[in-house]
Amino acid sequence: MIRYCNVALKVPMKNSTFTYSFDSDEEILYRRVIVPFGNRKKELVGFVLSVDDSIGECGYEIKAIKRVLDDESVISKEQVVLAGRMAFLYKCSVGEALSLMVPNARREVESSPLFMPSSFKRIENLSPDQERALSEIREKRKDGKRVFYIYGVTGSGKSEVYMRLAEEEIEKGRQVLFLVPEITLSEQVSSEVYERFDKKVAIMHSSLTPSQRLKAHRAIRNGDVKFVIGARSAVFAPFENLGLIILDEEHEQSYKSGNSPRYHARQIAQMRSEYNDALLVMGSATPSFESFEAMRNGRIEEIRMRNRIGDGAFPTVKVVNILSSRTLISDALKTQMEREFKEGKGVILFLNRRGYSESLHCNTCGETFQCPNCSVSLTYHKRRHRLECHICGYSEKLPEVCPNCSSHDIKSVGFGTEQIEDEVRRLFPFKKVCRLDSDASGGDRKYIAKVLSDFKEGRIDILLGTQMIAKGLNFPLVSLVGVVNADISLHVPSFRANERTYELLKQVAGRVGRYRPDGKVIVQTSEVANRAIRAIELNEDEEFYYEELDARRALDFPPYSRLVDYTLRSKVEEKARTGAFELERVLRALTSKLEGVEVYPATSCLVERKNTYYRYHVLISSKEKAFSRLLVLLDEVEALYKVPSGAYLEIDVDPVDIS
DNA sequence: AGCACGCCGACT
DNA sequence: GTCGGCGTGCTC
Repeated sequence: MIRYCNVALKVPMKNSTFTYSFDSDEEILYRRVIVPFGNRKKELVGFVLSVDDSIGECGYEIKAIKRVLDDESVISKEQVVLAGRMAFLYKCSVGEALSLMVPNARREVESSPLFMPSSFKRIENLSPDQERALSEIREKRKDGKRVFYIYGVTGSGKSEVYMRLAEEEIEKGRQVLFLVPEITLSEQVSSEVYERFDKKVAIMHSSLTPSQRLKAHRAIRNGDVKFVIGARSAVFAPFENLGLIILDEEHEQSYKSGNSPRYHARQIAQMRSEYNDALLVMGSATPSFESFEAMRNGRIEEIRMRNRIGDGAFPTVKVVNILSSRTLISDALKTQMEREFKEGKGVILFLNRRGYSESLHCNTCGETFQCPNCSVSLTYHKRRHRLECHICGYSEKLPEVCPNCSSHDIKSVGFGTEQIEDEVRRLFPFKKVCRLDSDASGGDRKYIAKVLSDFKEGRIDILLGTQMIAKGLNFPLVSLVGVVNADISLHVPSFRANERTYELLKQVAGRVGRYRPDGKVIVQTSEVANRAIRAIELNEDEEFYYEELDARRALDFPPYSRLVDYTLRSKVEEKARTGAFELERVLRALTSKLEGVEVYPATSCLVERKNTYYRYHVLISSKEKAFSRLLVLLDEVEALYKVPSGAYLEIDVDPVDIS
C-alpha cells in the first residue's frame, strides 16, 4: 500500500520537511531514509517524522523514498519534539537539529581546557554541607521543584552530591546524564565510574569511533546503560527513561556550540528535564550571570555550599599593581616564589596567552606583521621560529627582515607564555621550569599527564601555563599561584570581560588551598580598581555579582535581555557591508511594532576579516517578555531578506559573546 | 546547501 | 560563433 511520509532533511531552509511516498508495509516511522531531492546528484538522508495513508491536494509531484536506512527507529518522540523546539529557538531546520542526535553524523569538535573530576569514589562520611545539600534537594523535589543549582566553592564536595543523587535515580530505575565541559578522564577515574555504577556506564569521548558511538547509543536507548558522562553533544543522548541531568561547571563556555545550530547544552538540558520531568542539577563555584539571576528570582533553586571539606581554606589574594612596572615578574611575586622554594614547594604561574610576543612591529616603517587571511596581527612563536595566526592557524617562517622595507629593526610587543618562561628561567636559573600550553603539549594527553605528575611529585618547580592548567586540576601540595597578567582577559572588548576575568581568577585561585590553610594567590594587573579584580582580592563574590548585574541592567544586556546576533560574511567586503545594512533595515521593519525589542546598527565584527571573509553583524536585543514573539517574527527573515550571492548569513541566538 | 538555468564577456 | 562567469530560484 502506498503511504505518504513527512521527511525532515538536513537542509538549511525554514521548512525542511517534505512529503515522499513509500510503497511498502514496512514500519518506517522515526527511521532514516534516502530520498531524491531537487536536481541534486547525490540523494539525501532524511528522518521520517510521520506516515499517512492519504495526502491532501498538493501542487507538486511527490517523489518516492529510495531506500530505508535503518531496521529500527533511530530517534525518539522526545528527540523530535526537541528538534522542533530547537528549530524555533535557534532558527535552524528540524533536519539540522535531528542530525545532531544520531551517532553517524560527522562528529562535532568539542574543545575546552582540561577537565578532571577529582574522583568518583564513594565517600562514606558526608560533610554537613553535603548532607544539607542532599536533603534540601530531596525535600524541594517532593514539593515539585525540578531545577537546582549547587553554588559551591571549589573543594566543597559537589561531586559526591551529584553521585548520591545519581545513585538514587538509578535505584528508581531511571537513567542519569552527567555533563562536563570536556572529557579528560584518567584511567583511574573512569574505572571508578564503572565500578560505582556497576559497569552500566557510557563515557562519550570526543574521540569515540563511529561504531563505538553507535554501540553506546544502542545501550543507552535499550536501558543497558544507566549513567552517561559526556561533553556538550552528550546532551542529545537517546535516553528512554531519563531521571536526572547533572550539568557540572555550568558557567563553562564550551557548553555553547560554535557552529550551527548554535545550541547551548544548558538550554537543551532544561528542555529535556521539563519533557521527562527529570531532575536538573547544575553546579559551579562561579555561576553564569544568567543562572545567578535565575537563582535570585527563584526560577532555579539555589543550594549553597560555602565550606571546603577537611582542612581546606581559601587562599589569601594579593593584588600587585604593574601599571608602571617594567618587569614581567614583580618583586612581590619573585620574593614569594623564593619563599615557596625555600620550603621545597612548587609554584604555578598562569598566563592567558600563548606564544612569545603578541605581535611584531618594524621600527623603521611602522609595519605590523598581519595575518594574510584575518585582520589580526600574527603571534611570534620563538621556539618554532614562526609567526602564527591564532584565528585561522596560518603560519609562516619568521622573516629575517621587514617584508615591507627590509629593515632589521624589528621589535616585539606584548608577551606570552614563552617569554615568561625565558624570564622565569633567567630569574631562577637553578629551578626546573615547565611550560604547559597547547603549543608545548601538542594536545598530547600522555605528555600532559606526565608533566602534571612530575609537578605534583616535585620534579618540576615552576609550572607555567595557560587555561590548560587553570581548570579542574588539583595540586594538593602547591600553596602559591601567580597570575602573571590579569589584564589580558579584562581588555577583550566584550560586555562579559569582567565576568570572564572574575571566573578565570576564581578558578585559578581554586587550584590552591583545597587541602591546606596557607594558600596564596598573587595577581599582577594594571587595573587594581577593576570590579572583578577587587572581588577576587577581597573575596566579595556576591557583591561582584550584584554590582555587575546592575551594570548589565543599565545597559540592557543579558541576563536582562536576550540577544540575537546575525553575522553576514563574504569574501567581497562590499557585499558583507551593504548586505548587513539591508538586513538591518529588514529586521528594523519586521520588529518595529514589537515593544521591548531593539535592532542595533549593523557594524563590522570585532575581527573584521576572518579566514579571508569580511564580516558584519546586526545585533538584536529583546526583553524576555517580547522574546518569543521576536522568535516568531524572525521566521520571516528568510522570506524577506535575500542573502547576496557569495555571502553567507549565520544566526546566533543567545550568543555567549558577540564578536 | 547544492544544482541547473540563464544571460553577458573573451577564446578555439 | 561557443565556453564560462556567477546572479537567481527551487527543492516534496
